[in-house]
Parts: sequence; C-alpha cells; structure tokens
Amino acid sequence: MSYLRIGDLSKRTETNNETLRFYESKGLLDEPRRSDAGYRLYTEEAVSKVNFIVRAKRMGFSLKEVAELLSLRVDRESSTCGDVKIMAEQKLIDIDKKLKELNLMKTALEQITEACCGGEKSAVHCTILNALDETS
Amino acid sequence: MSYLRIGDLSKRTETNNETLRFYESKGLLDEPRRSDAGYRLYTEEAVSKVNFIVRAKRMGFSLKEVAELLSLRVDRESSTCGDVKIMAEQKLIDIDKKLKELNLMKTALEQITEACCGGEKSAVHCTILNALDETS
DNA sequence: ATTGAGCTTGTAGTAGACTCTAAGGTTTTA
DNA sequence: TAAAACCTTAGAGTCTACTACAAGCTCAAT
Repeated sequence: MSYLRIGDLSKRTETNNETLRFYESKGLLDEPRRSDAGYRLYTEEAVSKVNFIVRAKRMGFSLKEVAELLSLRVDRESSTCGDVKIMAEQKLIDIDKKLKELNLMKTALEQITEACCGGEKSAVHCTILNALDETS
Repeated sequence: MSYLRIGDLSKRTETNNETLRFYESKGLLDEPRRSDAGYRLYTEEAVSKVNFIVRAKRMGFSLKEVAELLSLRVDRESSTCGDVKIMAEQKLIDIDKKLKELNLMKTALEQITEACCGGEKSAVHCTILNALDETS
C-alpha cells in the first residue's frame, strides 16, 4: 500500500507534525524512511506506536517512562528476560497503583453526582474530598 | 489540637514547602490561617486536600483539572446541581477512559512477563505493541 | 544567649514537553 | 503553470510545574 507522510500520521493520532518530529528527536519514534525529496515516510506501525505514546501520556506517564515501556522487548532467542521482566513488573505495580487511585476517584465522583440530585444521601455539602472520606 | 506548619504538611504529603506555596499561589490551596509571626497554620483538612492533589496529578490530571475536581461542590441548599453534575459526569467519562486504557496496558504487560520466562506463548519477539495488538 | 532549624516574601532559574518561525524545497490541484 | 498545500531543518519561544536562591525573621534547644 502507500506510505504515510507526516501530516497523514499526525491527523490520525491526536498529534501534530512538530510533536512527531519532537518525539523522533527524543528517540520515541524511529527515524522513518525518507522519500527522494527527504519527506518522512511512515508505515501503519507508526500509527500504533504514536497512539500508544498518546495514551500512555494521558495516563500520566512521562515521555521517559513511555520510552521505557516501548523498549520492553522480549526476544526469545537472545533471552534478555531478566531485565525486561523486572521492569515490566515494576510498571505493572505502577499501573495497579494508578488503577486503585482512579477507582477511588470514580467512587467519589459517583457519590457527588448521587448527592447532587435526588440521591439517598442527605449531604448538605458534598465535595470530592468528603466523598473520598466516606469512601475510605 | 495543634496546627500544622508548612514543613509538617509537606512531610505528610509527598510534597515540599515550595510546592505547597506554589499550589496556594495557583489557588489550589486556600490561604491558611497565619500565626502571629506570619507562619502558615494548616489543619488536617489540608492534608487530605494536598494528598488528593498529589494523587490526581499522578493520574495525569493537570493542575487546572485538579482545581476543577476540587471545585466540584454540591450545596444541597443552594442547589447548584446542574453545573456540578455535568462536570462530574464529564470527569467520570475521563476516568472511565483512563481505566480502560490502563487495563489494556496491564494486560499487555502481563503478556510480556508471561512471554518472557516459560509462558505458553511462543512469541519470538514480544513488545508492548504486539501484546496490545493481541489484546484487542 | 546563641546556634540552628524552620519560616517569610520575592524573584530568578530549570526541566519537560511542546510550539512557532524563518527560509526554502516539493507536490497537488485548479 | 501557478497557486495552494505540504514538507524540510534549525533555532527560538512558550507553558506548566516546579525549584532554588537571597535576605531576613522566629522558634526550640542547649
């Protein structure tokens, strides 16, 4: 099929051309193939990769952490297991922590919407902090 | 009971004095009572509030968004329901989205650790992007 | 009473992550 | 074929969120 130019890639990934070049300069994206004129030519793989970066950033991971996540690569033959496993497990711990905290916030927000209009709760004042207190 | 000085508060909240003053300057923290000498005197409520800020930031919310979350306040009497409810529901949508994405990442990471050492999968190369592909 | 830890304000500096501009070459479309 | 839309690099500028002084006051402990 046909290649993607930087503008095509940015349109499909909630980014823009400058950001994509910036990610490349930071090593998050591989240097792509170039056309004769020097235009960057991307494959579909780049779309997945950029979308992953965008999502991971939204989760609160820094670009450095995103780079680490992307670098997790198990090669069965070269058996680089040790390091990869330790790192993946650490990231799993981070993610579980985020999941717990998000779930708490969710419960708190649900209590607020409930307290708001016609809920059972008779809260005179309901804030997210009150709601969290009642949650824990 | 006794008050908390800024150092006490920072020690209990994964922050430091400068950051707390910065948050105050940005309106995330109310201006606290002052001692005769002008020292900031905090209550236990401030501990909850700062801890909430720290957690929400870790979830990828910007300070602006954290301020919005903190401002969600239902007063039964003044019934400011409409706005609060709309905003809380929007934040719930954001949080659900983050939860979904985190869970996907979690599954992917688990596949990587599994592919790593002795798992059933016969992946020659396993990266987080491959794992995510197989997940979806 | 004095030393050291802790607090004050104000201002400047930094790191991370973009974002924009300039000057110019390329490709597409009317 | 010429305008409009797209691409290039290099470098400067911006925004967010701190972080680090400087100069000085206060509090607790020896």
